[in-house]
Amino acid sequence: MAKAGAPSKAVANGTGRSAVTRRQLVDAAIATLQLEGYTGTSARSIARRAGLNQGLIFYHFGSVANLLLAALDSVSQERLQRYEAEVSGVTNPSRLVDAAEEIFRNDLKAGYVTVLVEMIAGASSTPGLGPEVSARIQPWRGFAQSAIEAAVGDSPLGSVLPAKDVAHAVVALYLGLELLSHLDGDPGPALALFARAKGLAELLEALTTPSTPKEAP
Amino acid sequence: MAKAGAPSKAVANGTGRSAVTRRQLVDAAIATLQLEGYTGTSARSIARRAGLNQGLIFYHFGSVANLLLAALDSVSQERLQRYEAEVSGVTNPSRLVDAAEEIFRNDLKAGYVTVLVEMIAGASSTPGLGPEVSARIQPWRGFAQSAIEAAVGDSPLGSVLPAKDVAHAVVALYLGLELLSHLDGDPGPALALFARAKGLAELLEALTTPSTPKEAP
DNA sequence: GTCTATACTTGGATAGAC
DNA sequence: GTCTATCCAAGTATAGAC
Repeated sequence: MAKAGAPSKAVANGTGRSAVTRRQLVDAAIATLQLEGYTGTSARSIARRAGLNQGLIFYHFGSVANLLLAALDSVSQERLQRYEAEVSGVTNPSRLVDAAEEIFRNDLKAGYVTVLVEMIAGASSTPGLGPEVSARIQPWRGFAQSAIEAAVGDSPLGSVLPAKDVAHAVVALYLGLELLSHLDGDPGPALALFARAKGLAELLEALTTPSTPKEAP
Repeated sequence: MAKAGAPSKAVANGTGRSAVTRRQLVDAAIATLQLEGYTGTSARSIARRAGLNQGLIFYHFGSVANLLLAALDSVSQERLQRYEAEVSGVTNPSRLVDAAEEIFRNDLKAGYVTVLVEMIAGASSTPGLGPEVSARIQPWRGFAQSAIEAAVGDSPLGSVLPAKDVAHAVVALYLGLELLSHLDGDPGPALALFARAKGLAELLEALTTPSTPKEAP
């Protein structure tokens, strides 16, 4: 039925020529978003970085916006997968704060969140992009909510501060801290905050499990 | 010494022709940033909205980036002045949360923070813009810190959570919530958060002033 | 001093070559 | 199916008109 050589429909991976070109364009798009911001990310700047003709973007992705969404998907999937493994098994607040700090440091160094932040900001300019980006943030809200529920358990805190609301705040705070750290070129204030959160989490643990005081040395 | 008709050096206000044109361009720049985002904000799009020739931007401001910084200054000064009046005299946490929510609602409706967020995001693309934007956020950190110190006083909470660190978090959270509210076109989750914060603040007040329990009805 | 017409550069998208 | 050469719109900036 299919002609010999007809490309598989597989979008993510593959070894065919098309797949290789697509991968190169996606990688170049990620790097360009990180280094030049949304406004500096054009078909030409991406193609230049990839060493390819800019027309290929329109052949393989239809538009620059579509390529950027593919880039966001690529980064998002990779991160979500890794981080879910990292926080699985975390069942107390202070270790969750540790994990969160580790994630923040890693994201900042690798520039992962920059891609997301630039896309969010760019959504104001590119018609139709908003809902697409919004949908790609949804999994992160769910991830944060699950992690918080697992770490806090069913303590009374959950009733005054529902995990769902806190998860929204955490995602927002995370984006804001990244925004400011990147702008100032100084992650110091953000990292100081994680230290404070750690202290607070330990205090919380001491309060919620008063029947298990510190072991004697 | 000066020729008759030599324009005053006053940048902010004035009734001369130059001042009027500048004002129109600043206002159009604000509106364009809000409605079309950083990428959609070009000399042409601003001038079109103002009904002026785009060359005027370069005559009066030297570059598009300079006009955008003037727009940011205009919005920032107006907001800071108004909000400082609003929180002056607030000396307890729950009323500070009320004020913060009012500010958030107002900002969201008027699109004030959008201007700032777009400029932050755009700073990645435009060389030299980062430090300028960063400097214009500084007053807001100070504003938040003062408000928190005034509301929390010298309670023991201040030692585990210093006002300076909290202020940084508040600014970041504020930007993040604005980012998400705007993206989703739904301020619901953010507003729900203010309600939770209010509950928490009231709880805090009850704990820190246990000698003054609720009056009997 | 103020503004407009024009020059030149970069961007998105496609018709047509391989 | 894959890619390149080319088209036209939109961007910044300025030389010159008023």
